[in-house]
Amino acid sequence: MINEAFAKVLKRLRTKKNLNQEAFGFECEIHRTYVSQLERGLKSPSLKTLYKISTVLEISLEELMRLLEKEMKRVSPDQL
Amino acid sequence: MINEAFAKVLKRLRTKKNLNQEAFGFECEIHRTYVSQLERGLKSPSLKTLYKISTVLEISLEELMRLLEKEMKRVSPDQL
DNA sequence: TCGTATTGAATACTATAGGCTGTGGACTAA
DNA sequence: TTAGTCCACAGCCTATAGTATTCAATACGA
Repeated sequence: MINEAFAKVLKRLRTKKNLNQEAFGFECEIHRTYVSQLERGLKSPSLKTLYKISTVLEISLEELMRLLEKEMKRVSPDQL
Repeated sequence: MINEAFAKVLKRLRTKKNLNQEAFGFECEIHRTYVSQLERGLKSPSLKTLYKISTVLEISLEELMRLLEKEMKRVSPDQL
């Protein structure tokens, strides 16, 4: 579902920034173990957290959601 | 902050759909009083909830975030 | 082989998302 | 007035987001 797709997008964007989970968490002001949980699709971040993440990734929320929805379609390209 | 901006966008889009809070909440499978809290900027919805909401509004998450960020700029047009 | 960096994973905890019930106010119509 | 609709708001509850700590596994370089 949506958490799994977000997990993949987050991991891809984070590594592209050359930040490990701990450094990324520090920048976002979220705990490193929580970053790990997000990247394993275990948690569903709040809007506030999404905003912090998008800021550190230097990308808009709009763009982040675009990538997320693209990832979701890749997994289950239903309902056309 | 971001919750207040989301509140305004949500209320605008919901009323445009001619749904009251109770009917909208029913469609989204979220409680009517929680819709009220969202529209007053008191809570920060999770990604799962945002997804449900965008589905009922018949708009993509990307578009929803676009409107949200537009609303945020309207309130505080800083950092250009 | 040893040390260190990175992450997965489990557990327990705290903060907040989200649900449920009810009250009351503002508004409209009959 | 009275009834109906819509919503703000409060209180309390449960579910889950997010924190903190710890240990294990892996990879890599000295």
